[in-house]
Amino acid sequence: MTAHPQEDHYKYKKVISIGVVSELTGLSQRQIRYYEERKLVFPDRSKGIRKYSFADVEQLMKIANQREEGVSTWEIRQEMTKELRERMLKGQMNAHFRRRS
Amino acid sequence: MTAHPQEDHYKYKKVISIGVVSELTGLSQRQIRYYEERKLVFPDRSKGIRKYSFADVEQLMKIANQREEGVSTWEIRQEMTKELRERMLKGQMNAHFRRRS
DNA sequence: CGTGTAAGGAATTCTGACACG
DNA sequence: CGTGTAAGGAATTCTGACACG
Repeated sequence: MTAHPQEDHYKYKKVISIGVVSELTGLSQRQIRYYEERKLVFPDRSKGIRKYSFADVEQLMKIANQREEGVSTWEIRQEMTKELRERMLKGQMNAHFRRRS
Repeated sequence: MTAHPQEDHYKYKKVISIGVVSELTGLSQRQIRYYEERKLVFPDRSKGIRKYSFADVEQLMKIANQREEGVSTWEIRQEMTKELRERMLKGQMNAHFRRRS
């Protein structure tokens, strides 16, 4: 469908293993796995091996900043779901008012 | 320097291991390593482990197409260096004529 | 020339647990 | 709660070589 059938979106393609993610983010593998346990990141799996996207890496860096400020994983999670709700609501609005101004 | 200090260029960051590259391109690991031997791709190394970028993946897909058409690795290499020469020449021209129209 | 494969070793990743606090 | 670490195992990757052609 797109002009570049291949490009898709490099940012969202889950291809990076945890060792590289650790280097890119400065977080330990333990931390990265723990944040997954707390449902803050959602890597894909290939035979048990986690694969992350650049978007995941960005997300993890945001989490690292929040954590440094003392924000708990639970609070970060709340913030995430809240933002998700807002975005979904906005989507509903768009669907409703589209082409009706 | 950029607005998004992090984003840099996902396309050029060497973070993908050969197994994933193999899946993305449909090439065998053997083929991918051989094309490196023939100087058609240049992965980074981390403790001996090859790391590729999305740009490398694109390059490999182009190579795969050429190969299917019967183009030899040597010919592909010639084409690459030729294109490189042209791009460098263009760079020289730009440097020379910049702000002189 | 281009690619498959078996071989042995090194580096990576995984999970569940114990530790500290 | 959040993170470190040692433990044992599974999956990945690496190189050099032999094979075929």
